[in-house]
Amino acid sequence: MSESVSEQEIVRRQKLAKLKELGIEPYGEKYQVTHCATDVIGRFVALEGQPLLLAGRLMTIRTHGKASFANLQDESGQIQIYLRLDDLGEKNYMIFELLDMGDIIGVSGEAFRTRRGEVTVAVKEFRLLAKSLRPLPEKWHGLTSVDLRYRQRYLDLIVNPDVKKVFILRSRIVQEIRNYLNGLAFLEVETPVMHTLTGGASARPFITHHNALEMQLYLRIATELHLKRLIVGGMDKVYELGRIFRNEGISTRHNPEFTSVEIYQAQADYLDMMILTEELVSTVAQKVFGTMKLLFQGTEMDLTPPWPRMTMVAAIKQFAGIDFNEIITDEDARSVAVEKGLTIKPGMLRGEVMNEIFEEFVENRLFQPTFIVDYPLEVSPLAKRKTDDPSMTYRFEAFMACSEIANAFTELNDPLDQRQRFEWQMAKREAGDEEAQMLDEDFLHSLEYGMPPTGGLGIGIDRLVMILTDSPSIRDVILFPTMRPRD
RNA sequence: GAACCAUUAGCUCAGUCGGCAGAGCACCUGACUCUUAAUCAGGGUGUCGAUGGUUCGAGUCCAUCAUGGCUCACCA
Repeated sequence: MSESVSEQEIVRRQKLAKLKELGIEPYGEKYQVTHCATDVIGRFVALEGQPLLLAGRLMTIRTHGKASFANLQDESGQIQIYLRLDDLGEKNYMIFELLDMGDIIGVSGEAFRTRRGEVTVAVKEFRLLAKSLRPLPEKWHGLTSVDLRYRQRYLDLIVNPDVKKVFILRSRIVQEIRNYLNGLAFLEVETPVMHTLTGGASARPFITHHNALEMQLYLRIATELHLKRLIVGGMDKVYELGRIFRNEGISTRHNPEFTSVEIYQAQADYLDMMILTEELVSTVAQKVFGTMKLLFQGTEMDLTPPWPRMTMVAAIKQFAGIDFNEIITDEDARSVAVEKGLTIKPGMLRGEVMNEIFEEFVENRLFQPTFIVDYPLEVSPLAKRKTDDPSMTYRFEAFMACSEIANAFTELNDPLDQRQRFEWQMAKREAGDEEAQMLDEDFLHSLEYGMPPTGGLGIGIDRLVMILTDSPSIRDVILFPTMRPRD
């Protein structure tokens, strides 16, 4: 933010000084409001002629000599106010003339209808609650600079009313997710954000340092391993809704810190998690939007359960024309991928290649809610192997609007198998894969006491909110997205 | 991390072939007691993102850098 003061800011500071000279406190005490703007408009018939107290920000001012109209904006919306010299007296009217757009005032008066029919508050008294020293963005176009909108979200919220709607919806979506899970007797818990090692997902972490312990700490990239420890401890239905951090690029679908909800249920499997996913998402949509059919970027999406299920192998066969039932070796898999034009790292395993092909050719075809089930072992280090095919796992991901919104599996509860999977991950780490997971000895230790059969599910809240609110960028659903600081 | 686009007044944006820095809103001065993008009469308030270069002369052309957007890569 620049230190320089524009001419307009100088004028406002002069007005501030003048108000003080007149004995006006420019940053007043709280104003005891009785109504909000939309209240007065919506209940005009009942409220006409009643004393009303409102407070808000002056958004427009239209002076006509000895009378003025202005628009007052509070949290509910805007209402027109009308101030006359005859009603206010000369001194107060002069004080009003020292106000600017953006100032926050409290008004008391009565509602009436203008000749043009607009519900308006005829102000008898007003009080300055906060003087605004900077001009607001322009009133027709508002604030459109995407950069400034994110950096100065408060301005965005003041002048672009639709922005607030999205964040109200976000809040309600999160609230309904909690309601739904609490209703099923899931217990909301909080686990550490700072980890001594990273796991539960494949991602590079943020690193920080604890002075007293003189140790390196990582910001969590997932909540999974702690929640499963709770399952070991006998907390049979738990969830955590919170922020996780991944040290990766920024895009319209990625922010370095984002919100996930992870849900774990003992004596459940991935099939139960599938039902939970479709019921949760469709119920939330029904409660928040009153429908399970939503538009996303112009196309209708039907969230009504049950959602279609398709194995990854079948999906690849359908959309990429490759039949992985006939591809046995890693080498064959790699050459098929190369034929399809993919760049494949040397030494990639069959399952990893399969996942690459899926992401390249299938993901962007999954607009309607769809479950893709049975993921290869190689890309699922925490999921249980299928008994009839140990190269695959009991895992699914849910897709909506061509975006992955949920990832779930029957949790691997065999400590020996889990140790081996970690060892594979560590080998990948040593081979230079910074996203590979670290061996979590303490987690293995807990598994060795015995973890019941468990279903686990993770949902990306930001992605889900994006899709449900028809927002094209993740930054539209994060109040303060990560930005490089400006000098 | 790579390509492309953008950066000019408080905000939204024009700026032609390289020749005095522009508009609307906002702001300032004045008029106006039912306006609502109020109106009317005046007033331009600027480090043209930064630094170099080419040129008699650069907002404009070139190079580098910065920031943002977008597409891709990575990922969720």
